[in-house]
Amino acid sequence: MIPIHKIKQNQEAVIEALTKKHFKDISLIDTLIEKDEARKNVQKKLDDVLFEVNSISKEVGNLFKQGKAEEAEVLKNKSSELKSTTENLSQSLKSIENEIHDIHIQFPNIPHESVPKGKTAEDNTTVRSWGTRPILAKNAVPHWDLASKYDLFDLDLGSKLTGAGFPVFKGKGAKLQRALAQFFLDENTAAGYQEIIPPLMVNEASAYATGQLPDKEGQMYIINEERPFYMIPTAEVPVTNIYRDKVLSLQDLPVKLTAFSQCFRREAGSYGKDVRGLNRVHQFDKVEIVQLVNPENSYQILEEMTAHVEGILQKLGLEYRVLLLCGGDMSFASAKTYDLEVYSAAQEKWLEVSSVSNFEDFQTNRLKARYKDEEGKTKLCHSLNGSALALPRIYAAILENYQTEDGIKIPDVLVPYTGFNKI
RNA sequence: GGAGGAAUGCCAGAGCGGUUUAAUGGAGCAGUCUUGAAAACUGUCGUAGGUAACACUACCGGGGGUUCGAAUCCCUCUUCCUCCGCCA
Repeated sequence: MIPIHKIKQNQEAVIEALTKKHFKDISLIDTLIEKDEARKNVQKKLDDVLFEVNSISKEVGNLFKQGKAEEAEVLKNKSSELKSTTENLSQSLKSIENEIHDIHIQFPNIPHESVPKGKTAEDNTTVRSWGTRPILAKNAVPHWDLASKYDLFDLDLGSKLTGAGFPVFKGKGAKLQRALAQFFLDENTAAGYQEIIPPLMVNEASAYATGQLPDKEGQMYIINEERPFYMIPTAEVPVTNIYRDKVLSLQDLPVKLTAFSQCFRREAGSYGKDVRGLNRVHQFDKVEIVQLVNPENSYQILEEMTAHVEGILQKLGLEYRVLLLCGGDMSFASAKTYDLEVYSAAQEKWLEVSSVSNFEDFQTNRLKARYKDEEGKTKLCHSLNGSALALPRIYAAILENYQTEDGIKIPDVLVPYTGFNKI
């Protein structure tokens, strides 16, 4: 959520920024500000009445001590009469706070000034690209065919065990998957990220704090016992929530965390050739990087994180491009996002393998992840995250781009992890 | 799964119905002293709402209740600890 004081202070700028994100109902900003004024009013009235109640109570205590029971009784009655007033006021306070919250939560984050205007993926700008396209043999095939040919993973088998979109990895195919995860984690920890193994299910509070709830519950699998648990759609959820309700000191920043986890996404409504093979599945592996930082340098860190992910892609020798997402294509919570796409040579298309975002204080405002600045004032951290990296599409790209007439070559950096250099 | 105990500020820890606007240590921060450090001493030291600044209000694991008044009493949920059972 955008902190309310920010909205109030820069109304016009906020309106302009939200327009860039194609937010439909700008008038909600006025409503929000009006309601907030009303909230203050009610709050003030309530506080005044409570002050009176407190004063009377103190006085009653004194009178009893002095043995003046009669006078005390009079005051007691007076205080009792105030009760309905406080009840009414706190009720209207509560309802107005709820209204404010319902409006507030609809605002997407304000895009950074460097974010281009635009509506769809067409309007994203390519910032840079790297690498060369492999020249494949005439009979080169997409990864799902390679998977059957070399028995690397099996989606039909997954359907039997669970349902569509739950791949079963086998043999060298499984080993390659594990090798990738291991390689990514090693790269990340070498860059100073602390490794976390998080729970794969989270509670409501966590899902809310990182923004999956209340709007995106359709994305998640929900385990419903007495209380709901949510299967994580990304390790970002548990990992970022580590710092929910925390106040850090300046020297704790930046906090750099990395986590490998399975991710579960319902992806309701997706179909067609975009979802073939590993392009889009319900359970997949991902290594995530998360940072909580001093707001002063969050944009510098966004660049660093992007460069870090690029470094990994370079080591794997995969051709990629970096896209700066336009206002219309970026996520609700992001202020600036780079997408990294690798070229999948047999499918002849770009596959998104990482998305690195600066959320500024949008997410930490919900999390209440804060730090003390030089003057000892408590302020919101900025949060960033990115995939480093999502496995399925990297896996697909490696199979496709490294296929040869007589097998699939394993990129050199992975050989220490796989123990073989060819499938 | 059963039986008990507990949850208080950054940490430790008192308070168990009315000068508690949460005692007292420790840590942290600022200062005095010192060549510097340590020790000692002095001050400061939660979060949020609110105000021009004060005032004021809320918060003692979460939610609800009793009362003029709740950290304190009651109900409920959660978490942790000890013991028993089961178990990779």
